[in-house]
Amino acid sequence: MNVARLPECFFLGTDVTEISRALLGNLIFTRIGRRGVTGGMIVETEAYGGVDDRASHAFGGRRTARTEVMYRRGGVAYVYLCYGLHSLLNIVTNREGVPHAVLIRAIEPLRGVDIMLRRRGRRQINYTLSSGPGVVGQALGVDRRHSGISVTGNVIWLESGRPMVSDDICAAPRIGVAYAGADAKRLWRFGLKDNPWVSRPRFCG
DNA sequence: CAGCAGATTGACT
DNA sequence: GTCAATCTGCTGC
Repeated sequence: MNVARLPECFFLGTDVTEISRALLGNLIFTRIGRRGVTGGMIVETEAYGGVDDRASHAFGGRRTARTEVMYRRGGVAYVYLCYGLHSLLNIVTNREGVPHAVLIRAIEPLRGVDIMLRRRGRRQINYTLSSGPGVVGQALGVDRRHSGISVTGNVIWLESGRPMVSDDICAAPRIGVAYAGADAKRLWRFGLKDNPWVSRPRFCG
């Protein structure tokens, strides 16, 4: 078998920015509903640093029904509703009790493209299919019901893709976190250089 | 309990 | 560039 699934230990590291970068170039898949497998290569992520990060839902140790799954052991999905309508998919990292997470912001579609087009209500394949955290959630078919499920199972899973090196990766401030003060300036948004599937605004011009 | 802002997107001016 | 869609959680009366 050629396919190497990313094991749970991949998500147990203590440096969420390192995992956020390491996820680039790897593949994420879902099998949701009876529609078949959908997914693609992760091309853009953001790291959220938990209790010390003003941009995180878990800043200061906040716990709510929504954010509770972020405190679980790494390797589960954290899916939440943004602006009342978009399901944003994150992968929880670190050990139990440390609410780190990586937001999946964009993928390059590779598998089940017809299914993803249907979920998105589109006919043409272009970056609007899966570029941006809200549309990634919609294209992959995830919603709040998937929050807390494993990302090493048969509903959501990851497989190893093309290995990336530092020169392949761009870092920039995270999107939509201006309220987070000094934490808004952290370069915790990561993307593959020159990849047409990263979300707008683009990296490096 | 009302008001408001938010890890966004797409339609429209 | 502006704005509405509308769930979650925080602030303040």
